[in-house]
Amino acid sequence: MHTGTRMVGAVPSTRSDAAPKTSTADLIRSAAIDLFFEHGYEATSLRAIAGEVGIQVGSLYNHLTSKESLLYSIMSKIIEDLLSDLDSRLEAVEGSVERLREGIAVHVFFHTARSREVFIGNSELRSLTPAHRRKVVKLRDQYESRFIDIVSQGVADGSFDTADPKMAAWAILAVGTSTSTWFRPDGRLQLDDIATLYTDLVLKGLAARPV
Amino acid sequence: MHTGTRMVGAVPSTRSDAAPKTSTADLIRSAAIDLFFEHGYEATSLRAIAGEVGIQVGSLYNHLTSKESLLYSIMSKIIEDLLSDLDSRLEAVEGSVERLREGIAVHVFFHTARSREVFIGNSELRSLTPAHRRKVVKLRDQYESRFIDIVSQGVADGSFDTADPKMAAWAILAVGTSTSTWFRPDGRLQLDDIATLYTDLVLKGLAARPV
Amino acid sequence: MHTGTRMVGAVPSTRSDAAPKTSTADLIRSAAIDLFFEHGYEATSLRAIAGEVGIQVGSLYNHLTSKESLLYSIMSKIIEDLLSDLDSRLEAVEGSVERLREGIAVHVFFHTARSREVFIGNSELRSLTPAHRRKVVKLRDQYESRFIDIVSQGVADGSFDTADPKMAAWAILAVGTSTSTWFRPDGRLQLDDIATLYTDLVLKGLAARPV
Amino acid sequence: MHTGTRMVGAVPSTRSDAAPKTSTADLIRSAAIDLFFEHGYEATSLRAIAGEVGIQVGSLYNHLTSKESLLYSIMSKIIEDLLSDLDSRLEAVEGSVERLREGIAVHVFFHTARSREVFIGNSELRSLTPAHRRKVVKLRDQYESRFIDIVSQGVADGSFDTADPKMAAWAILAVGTSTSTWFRPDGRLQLDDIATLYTDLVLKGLAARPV
DNA sequence: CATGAATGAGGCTTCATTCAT
DNA sequence: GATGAATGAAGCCTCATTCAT
Repeated sequence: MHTGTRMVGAVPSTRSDAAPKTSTADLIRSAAIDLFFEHGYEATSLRAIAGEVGIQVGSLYNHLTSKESLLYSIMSKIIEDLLSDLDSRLEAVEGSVERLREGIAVHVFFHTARSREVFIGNSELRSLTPAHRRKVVKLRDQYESRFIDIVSQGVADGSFDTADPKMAAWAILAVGTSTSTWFRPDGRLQLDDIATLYTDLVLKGLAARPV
Repeated sequence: MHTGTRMVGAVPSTRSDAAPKTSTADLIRSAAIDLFFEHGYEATSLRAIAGEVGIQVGSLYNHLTSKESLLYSIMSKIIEDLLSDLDSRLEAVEGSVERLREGIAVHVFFHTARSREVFIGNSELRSLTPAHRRKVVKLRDQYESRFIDIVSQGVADGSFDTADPKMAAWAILAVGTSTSTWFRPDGRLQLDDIATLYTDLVLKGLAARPV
Repeated sequence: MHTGTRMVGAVPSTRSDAAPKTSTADLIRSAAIDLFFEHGYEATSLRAIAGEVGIQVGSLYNHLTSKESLLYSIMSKIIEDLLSDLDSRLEAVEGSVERLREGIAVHVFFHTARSREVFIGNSELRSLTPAHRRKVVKLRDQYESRFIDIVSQGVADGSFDTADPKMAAWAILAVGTSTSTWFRPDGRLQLDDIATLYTDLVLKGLAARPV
Repeated sequence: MHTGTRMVGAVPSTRSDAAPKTSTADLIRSAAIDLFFEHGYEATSLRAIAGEVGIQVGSLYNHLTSKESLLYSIMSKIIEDLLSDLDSRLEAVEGSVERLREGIAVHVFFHTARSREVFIGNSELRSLTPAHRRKVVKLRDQYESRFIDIVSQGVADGSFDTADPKMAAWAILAVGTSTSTWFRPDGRLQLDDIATLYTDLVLKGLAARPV
């Protein structure tokens, strides 16, 4: 069914590229993702990023405007990818149950395949410029609303049973999001296992009648 | 049923204390919690904390040994409170279903009543000294293991049905933990509503047979 | 008649103080005046100022808010002193000719006695914050208007003869101001000589009838 | 009488050229004059100049060897023009009074017609290389000496009456120089008015007998 | 206990300059 | 001639921490 990482579009696999030449800008971005993920945005110095890339600190400014703009570009990219991926995958699916199943699959896969970026996206909102924060929050709200809509629709058509679709959607998302916290590619669990397990858990939890 | 905040022991209600005299140390702690929550540990300066308390930066060192020690004290306290609260509440409860219901209630209530501290506890692990981090992680693992045990036990006695008790427990905790992200005391939902809704969702999701 | 430097109130004689203990703040101010005068505000680094004082760069910030605030404090102080000195000296003087003579004397003495600060005051307006610049310009305009008023009054009462009092006032001020550019305390000319020479030149230039 | 800007040789009217094609070098020079005038040499970055011209920073180095050389070229050019203009205008004039009148006219006209360059010439000496500074100072001294000579000659031949010709000359120059500070082409005063007014003021001030 | 001043390290950012393309 | 990227130094400022008073 779902084919793992392949689904998440052009996943810049962030380090293990055997690709011929990687642009400095990409190297910076990649290093930033790694370091922001590991130490947090505030605790990551441009010195560290430059060091990782192998250039001088000042040289970074040939590729970015400010430290914050680097963060923003990472955060907005991941949420945009997330949203567009979700939409393209939901396009062909009908039926509340199937749509929710598909949505959870996308959500979980994304949160494992690109866990570092997603983790940054979830924790560094505070460090954004007000204007940038507003944009990212808007995208995130759109993403959430997709799930709220699915659950609401399911309640309306009798597929689901829950008192509060919005909170139910948040719970669903939280389960998947938490994945980015503990998932390690080399762990015992595979992407498919995780998605399946969470999907079953959620669908059963919402089910109007025994599934 | 359970009456919310009352259960969470001595909740230092962090600002609206009618208490007679608050020690400087408590004021510092309280200010730190507010600021760490709002801007993050790294982005919070001792200057800001001192300013909030109304003293000079140097004076802080009459009450603490380092910025990190202040963070550690906040983080270890909250997880200790969480753990001891959970244990004291589970003492008298029997039956997997009832124990999980109780556990979720404690978890959710804690994550709303003391959401700021809990949020810090979940996001600032990276900023701790290795030694301190180890201690906090150990406590957190103990807390998690309580839930894993309950689920495992439930699977063993036929109450629950899930392929991976550990991941199921994580999912349960994630749902409650996410509360600390969006819960605002003045929102439309009450503590009881949230706990009930999440408990139902989870129990149904784990149920061995239709509930 | 005029008693040289003594008139300019508490002239912080900027370097050769035999005074017992000079506060760090005063040392900073003094060093800044010397360096701003010699190299200009933009070309003077805080490093240089700190070095002159004998402290670390960061320590400067125990005594000032920003580099610009240091400039502003110097600039506003000198223009305020200039203005208050002028006013207190003009208080007792009557008659356009005598008032102008007195004004020029104050102007010239100030521009020699405190030539470094005055020079800064005349050249670094651009480096001020808009708000600060506005304040300084306002004071400077007040100072200029004193001279314009005297000349205008003199024209009205028949003491002076000039087509444009405002431009004449500017010319008078320019003559005195230029002093701060070339005057060196060890030069061949004394304060009194300079003031006398310029006063005569100006009064004769403006005279309605032969003086 | 004299018709203003026409006299000051090839005044590169600095922006409103209807000229067909302006070389990049000229554009750079022109932008530098504008920016040095407005913000000062130290506060002007090559980046800003390049931006004004519409090229990249690196490209500047196809037209100049260093930032300082650009400043030097501007400063030496203006003082050379000033000096040669003065000399060519004085060539045909005889009589101390007439020579001084002519000198002041040239001085004032130059300081209004090319006020920006002249202002730079008067304020940025400090930013020059020692060698360059020496050259410019030498030219400036030559220029000043023209006026000192005229005044001295006038004192000798009984046309003027002043105790110190050097200081008198400085005063004369200061009056004209100050023009570059406040003159704006759209102001109420025309070039001729200014020159006439200042000339009268000065000549009367120096006059041996009532004029 | 609180203060104010000092430290030294390090933060982000800008700069003039160089050079391969 | 122009570009874009790199350098290395330096800019202002903030920080956690210490300590004499």
